[in-house]
Amino acid sequence: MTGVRKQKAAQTEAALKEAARRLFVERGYLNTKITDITKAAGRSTGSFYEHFADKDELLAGLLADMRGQASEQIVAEHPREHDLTDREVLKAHLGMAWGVFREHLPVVVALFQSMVADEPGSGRAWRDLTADTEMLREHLEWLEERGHRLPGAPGILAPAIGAMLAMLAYAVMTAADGGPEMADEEIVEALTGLVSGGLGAFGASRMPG
Amino acid sequence: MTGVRKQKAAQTEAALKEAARRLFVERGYLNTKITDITKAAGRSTGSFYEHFADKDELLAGLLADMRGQASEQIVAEHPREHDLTDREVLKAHLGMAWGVFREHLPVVVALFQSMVADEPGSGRAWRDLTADTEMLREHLEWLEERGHRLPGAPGILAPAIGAMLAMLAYAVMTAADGGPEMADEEIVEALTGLVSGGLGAFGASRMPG
DNA sequence: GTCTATACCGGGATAGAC
DNA sequence: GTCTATCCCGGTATAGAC
Repeated sequence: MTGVRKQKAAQTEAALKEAARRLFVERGYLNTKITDITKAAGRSTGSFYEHFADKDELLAGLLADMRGQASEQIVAEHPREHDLTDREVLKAHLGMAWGVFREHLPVVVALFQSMVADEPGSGRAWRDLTADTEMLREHLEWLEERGHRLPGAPGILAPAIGAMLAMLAYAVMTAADGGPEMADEEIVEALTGLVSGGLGAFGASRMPG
Repeated sequence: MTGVRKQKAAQTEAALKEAARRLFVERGYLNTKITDITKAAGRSTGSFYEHFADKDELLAGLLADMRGQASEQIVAEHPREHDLTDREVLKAHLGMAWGVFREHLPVVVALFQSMVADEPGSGRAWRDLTADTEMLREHLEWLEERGHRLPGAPGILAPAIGAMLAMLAYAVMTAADGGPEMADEEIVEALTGLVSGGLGAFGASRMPG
């Protein structure tokens, strides 16, 4: 039976992925060479190409793993009601996003680097950002339809909030030391306050004149 | 006199910088090779090294140019009062930052890519982010000392706002087309509303229970 | 200072034995 | 499927003529 072979192959693939995850956090996606990965995994260079066409495909694999893992828990926990003007609901959302970043840091780092390294002319940053915050945008639109007054168009607020979350998480989680001496909980709390105030309190006219 | 030589050299250096600026926006800093720059500038490869040790040094030069230009106008326009709870003051600040990003896009793109491409383990992202938002942090601390209640520590709010601004600007300004069909003014207005509400309205307890 | 030519090397990718 | 050995190219950086 070929089961043994398959198993061994699966082991190698897993080893490569595992090594990649580790290296992506330490050195980053861009600076990690394929040979670094194979070396760290204790395999040969040639073996890599039996499993992945290139580094991008490996990343895609990691991403798929993450989605498979994360989507379950998210769907399970995801509240049906989405009144983001409710401070606690908002905080739950932000906290969940932050937690996913934290848990899948290798993939997050890799994706972030890969996105930014792309040709600016490709417009990929904007595309990714809007795609990843689509759900948030819809929630905001829903609020608007219900008569809630937002400080701006959902089409810009959602990407803005997503940008803040992603960039800040990247910075905080890769801060070797000397980062914010602050627990994740505190950070999420602060962000919640910032966003919550902006989204919710807009009716209270602070307009001059 | 050697003035003629010097002048020619200065011309070459300027040409290289100018070409670099153009290419950085189109292809990005990382994807632009030294040979691309010299080619675009109509100079030879070897000539490059007469002016810069490497690509990093060229970027440092561009950055210096930008600072020299920007600091004047900023200092000139910078209001002495910094009550960021005043919506218009806040908007002026955000608008100014956005304008600098827009005007010096090549340098901004290059710095951003360079920052993100660094080894995550270096912690550079957090270091840069805190350094670039130091002034904002001080303003927030000043507010706090005066008894104003913020939604979180200035040490995290300032980087958070900076992260939002930087990442969003990068995404928006490199969005080939299909970006937000929105003028800069509208974007700044929306961001102002978002941040202003968060910073200012916190007293109004929206706490549950 | 600027050019042409080239040395040099890192690293992606493949060939072919096992 | 995995290995070793190698090809090969892009791109940095330098040498030396002008």
